[in-house]
Amino acid sequence: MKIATFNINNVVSRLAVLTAWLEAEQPDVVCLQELKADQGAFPLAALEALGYGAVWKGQRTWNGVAILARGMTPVLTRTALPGDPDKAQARYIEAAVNGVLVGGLYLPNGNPAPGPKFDYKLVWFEAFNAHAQTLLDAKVPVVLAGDYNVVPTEADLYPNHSYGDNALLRPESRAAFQRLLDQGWTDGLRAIHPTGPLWTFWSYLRFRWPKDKGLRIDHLLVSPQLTDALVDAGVDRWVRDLDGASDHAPAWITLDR
DNA sequence: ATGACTCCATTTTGGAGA
Repeated sequence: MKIATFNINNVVSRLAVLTAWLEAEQPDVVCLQELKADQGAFPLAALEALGYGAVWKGQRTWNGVAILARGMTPVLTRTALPGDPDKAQARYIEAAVNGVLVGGLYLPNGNPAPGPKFDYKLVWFEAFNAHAQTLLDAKVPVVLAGDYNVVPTEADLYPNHSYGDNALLRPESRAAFQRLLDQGWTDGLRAIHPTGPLWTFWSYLRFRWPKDKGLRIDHLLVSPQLTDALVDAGVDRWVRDLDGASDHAPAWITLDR
């Protein structure tokens, strides 16, 4: 069972990129972020033609999250994060697929920091961590996949960077992510690849992709019920090279179940 | 370097992303 997360950065204008990737890699479950599309503008028919069912929470212009499943429609359990301070922002969706509960998230970017956007990021993070703990307490198989907008360690971005105290690197952001891991979640990509670059994002600016100067901010966390089933993980870097690419590439894990 | 890319809406500038 291959589960992926992909910040598509507009699901309508980048439908050809999404289609090319789905056809080539055939992931079983996909969490999408930054749909940037109204609820009614989601390209369900095109995805169904590829064999995917979907549930989604749309929002015009910004945010928006979806969960796709190959050969079935995910069983929707939530379209909002409990305790989200701003209900208008579509940043969390949750659904069951083949006995695995999948949470798809688009954590607030938080820039500029400090400021109200950074405050919102930290409040959202705490609400998310609280919900993650309730999921752990349920002792069911869970994957939390999405754009966390956190670079966990200095090994998770290119050397000699100039990100300074960017909200993605701030100690408060990293500490919140570490508290999440400390609940008992396993970082799927790092568990399979303990060292080395695992970039999932390359800015459009300054030739970051041709220079391979990236960041790792898209993560898949697995609950203890699934750690033994985790057999592979990776980043589909080729998708970042397509014409009209998102600035993110899909990240994925494979579970033996 | 409030630079550069990319897209969109409150459109012909500016906001957001990270």
